[in-house]
Amino acid sequence: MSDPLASLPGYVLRRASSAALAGLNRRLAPYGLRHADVSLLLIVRDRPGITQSEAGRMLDIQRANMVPIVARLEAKGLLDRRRADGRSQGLYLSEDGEGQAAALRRDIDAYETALIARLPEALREHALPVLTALWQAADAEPEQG
Amino acid sequence: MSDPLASLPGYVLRRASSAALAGLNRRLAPYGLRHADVSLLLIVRDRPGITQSEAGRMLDIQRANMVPIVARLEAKGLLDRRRADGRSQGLYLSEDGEGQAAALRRDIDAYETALIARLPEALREHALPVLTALWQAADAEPEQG
DNA sequence: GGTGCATTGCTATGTGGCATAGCAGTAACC
DNA sequence: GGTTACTGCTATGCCACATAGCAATGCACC
Repeated sequence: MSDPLASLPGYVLRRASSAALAGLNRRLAPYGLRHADVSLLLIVRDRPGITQSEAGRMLDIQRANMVPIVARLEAKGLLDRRRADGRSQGLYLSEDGEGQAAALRRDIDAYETALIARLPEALREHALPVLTALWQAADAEPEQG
Repeated sequence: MSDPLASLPGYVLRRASSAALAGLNRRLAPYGLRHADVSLLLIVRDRPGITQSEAGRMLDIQRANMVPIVARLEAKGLLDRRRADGRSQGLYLSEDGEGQAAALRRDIDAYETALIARLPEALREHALPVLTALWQAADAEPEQG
C-alpha cells in the first residue's frame, strides 16, 4: 500500500474529493438532484433574486452549463424565474423549493459533520482552514509556467 | 462573497480539487498526457510488472476504463505489456517511459511544492495529514444512511 | 440620442472521467 | 473435472465541463 502518489497533496486532494462527492451523491439520490443542482438551490436560498449568470460565477459554472440546471430545477417546481430586466432573470425558490432546500441543508450539514467527525481529533479544527486555503492557493495559480 | 457553501468542507474540498486539477493539467499539457495517464505511469514506475487490474484497484479506476489509458500509453511508446499468465499482463515502462516518468515526477513535485508554499505558513504542515485523513474518512463511509 | 461594446440566456457540440452490463479466455479450488 | 472467480475487453450511457456562436438587451460615451 505504499502508494507513490500518496505523498502528492494534489493527488490525495483529488481522491478525497471524489470519495466525498460519492458519499454526498448517495445522500442526494433520494431527492433526485445532482450536487450541482443542490449548490444552486442553496445559493438562491441565500440570495433570492440572484441572476443566473451571477450564480454561475459564484459556483464557477459556465453560463452555458447553467441552462440545464436551472431548467431542471424549474421543471421540478423548486425554482421560479422572474424577469429582472430585458436580458436577465432573477431566481427565487418556490415554496416547495424552500422546503427542499432546508431539508437538503440539514442532510448535507449532517453528512459534513459526520465526515469531519471521522477525522483524528487533532486534525479536525484544521480541516476547513486547510481546504479553504488550498482552494485559494490553487485558484490564485501561476500565470507563468 | 459570503458564500453559504464556503462553510461546507465537502464543497470547499471539491472546489479546491478542481482548481488544483486544472493547474496540474496546464502543467501536463506539454506532455500530451492526461492526469489519469500520469498516475498510471507513476504507479508502474514504482511497481514494474504490476497488472492492469492491480493498478486499477490502486488508482480506483474501473477495469473497463483502464483499457484506453493503457492503450494510449502503449501507443505513445511509454509502456510495455508482457503476458504474465494467460489472462493478465504485466506493465513495464519503456526506456522512453522511464525518462518521461522521471521528468513528470519532477514537474509534478515542483507544482505541488509551489501549491503548498502558497498556503499560510501555519497551515502548511497540516495540509497533507488533513487531506490523507479526509480521503480515508470519506472512503470509510457510512454504509447506513 | 444614436452608436459601439459588453452582458445575458441560450443552442449546439465536443471531451474527459466514470459507471454498468456482458463476453471469452484463463486460473484456482474443491 | 466442474464450478467459481478473475482478467482484459467491447459497448454504452451519464455527468461535468469547455468553447463557439447567436439574438436580444442594456450601458457608456461622444
